[in-house]
Amino acid sequence: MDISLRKSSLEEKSKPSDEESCVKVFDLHQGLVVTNMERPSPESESRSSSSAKKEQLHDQLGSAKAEMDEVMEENQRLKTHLDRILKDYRTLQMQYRDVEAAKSPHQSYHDLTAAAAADHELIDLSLAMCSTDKKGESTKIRDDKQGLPLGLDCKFDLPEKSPVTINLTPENSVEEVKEEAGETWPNKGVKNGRDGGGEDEISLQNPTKRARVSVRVRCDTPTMNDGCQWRKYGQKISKGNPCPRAYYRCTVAPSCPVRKQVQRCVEDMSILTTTYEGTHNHPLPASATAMASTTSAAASMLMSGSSTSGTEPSSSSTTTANLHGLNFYLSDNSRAKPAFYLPNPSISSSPSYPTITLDLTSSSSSSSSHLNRLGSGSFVPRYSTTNLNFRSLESNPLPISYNNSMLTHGQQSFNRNQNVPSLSFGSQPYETLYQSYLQKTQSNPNPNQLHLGPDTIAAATKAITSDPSFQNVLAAALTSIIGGSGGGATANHNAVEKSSAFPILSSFPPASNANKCAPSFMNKSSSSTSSQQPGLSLLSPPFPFSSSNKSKSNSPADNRDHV
DNA sequence: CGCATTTGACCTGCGC
DNA sequence: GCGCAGGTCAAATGCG
Repeated sequence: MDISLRKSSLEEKSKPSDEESCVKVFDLHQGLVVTNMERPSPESESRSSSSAKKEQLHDQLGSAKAEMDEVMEENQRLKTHLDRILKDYRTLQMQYRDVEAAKSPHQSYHDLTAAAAADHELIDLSLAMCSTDKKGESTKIRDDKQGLPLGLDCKFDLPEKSPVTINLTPENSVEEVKEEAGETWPNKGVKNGRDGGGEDEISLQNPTKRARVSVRVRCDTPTMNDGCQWRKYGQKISKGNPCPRAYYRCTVAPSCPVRKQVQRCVEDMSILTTTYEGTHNHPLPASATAMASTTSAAASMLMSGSSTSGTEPSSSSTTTANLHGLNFYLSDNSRAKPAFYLPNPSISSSPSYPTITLDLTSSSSSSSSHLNRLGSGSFVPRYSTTNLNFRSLESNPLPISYNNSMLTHGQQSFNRNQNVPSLSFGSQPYETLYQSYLQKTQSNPNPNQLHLGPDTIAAATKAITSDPSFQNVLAAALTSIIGGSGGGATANHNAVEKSSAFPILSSFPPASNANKCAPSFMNKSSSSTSSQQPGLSLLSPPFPFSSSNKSKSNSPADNRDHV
């Protein structure tokens, strides 16, 4: 992994003082090749100075080689580690299935998951293998009924090749396929007689659950950058929130089904809630990719939660788990009305879809406040909703896909002035990782030369151990780097392409204007509307956030959500 | 003039 | 069956 990352570093180090005297070529696969191109000294160059130089070069070569070996060893270790993790995961998965089979001899695992999905049963994902977060305990509010401890979400299959495959119920499978095909998101039946598009018809015919991902961000600006281009097509005042809800549609591709809703939180106007739905059927800008990965992971968790196991119907339940610092909050109220907390009731007022909420606003307290409000009955969605609380240092959300985004955006520079949310990776908070990254990049001007230290790796390992999505992200990243040919642009490209293997659902809109809210990792480069990378082939949805508070308060420009 | 936003009307699903 | 609420459409409007 580090080979490509460090390559340039080595080149740098070994650069001879006399640039013209020697050219070194590093070949990742064949080792180090040095071509000495010493120019014949015209006259006065003494033999002694020449040999001294040679000696110096030899030393440099030696150290470089040693470092290279070190790096290769490290790569090997990482590979091994990843393999082990995957292996463990599969083992756990098998064990779980065995347990399930033992419990219900007449029901297959598949049947169980399908039944669970049908009943919207509560599932205790018990991702708490990782209990490094103290909040884990406190957040585990109630796990009434038959929460079924799954350990790791069994819904995720770890395919040999494609990073993410979700073991969906028949229902969801269809849905996924549909999404991949780029069909419209909702099938809520919003179909006006005037324009009955084929998409809608199809959607209506398959009224299946479609995951939505909500992101709460503290943002003072009207919109939040998520990397995509959006066009506002409607605005409406929703019940329970004086702030109008704005409806946006992805305009990157004419047929893109992805849509988003943006609305301010009534309780805290500084909080912007964006809900994404659908999957992009076109390549995404790098910045959107990062967001997409995050939402994908979140959606994956959600979908897994709603369709995974559980054998006995429970009227309602709420489960929380700690995912290495992430407060994973899953609740289900499909039938009964128990309370159900949603950060922004109004936004999630469309209970027709399973919704997962990424709370990037701030404070661990937010999580507790959320929990405290459970039971208040403020909102009762029909499908399960999941909250992920990311402690954030400030207003910039930064998704799960931290590593991925770093890798993906190799060449682009992080905005180091941005505050970074504190998503925790194991015991290592997000900031730590970010700092680590900054240190690396600062010490080395080439962002591609990212080198994760042992601590970081350990933290990442923990993270991926507890969530298949993380595994996928990391796997993709590792694969892209290890397998890549190295080299900035190429490596970067590879990383992005690999990430296309990411799932399902993710949506992130981009941020075009620097002053718009956007995850820090997205603030890399400028604001170009055309930051789209032609080579990218991601089927991930967007995650935009833009909001128009009041019907007319915002100028059109403000509402424009260019990438 | 073209494009994006605004905004009222319309459609659909759901609960009573 | 009716009313409510969410979501979408499309004509009108505004801006660059």
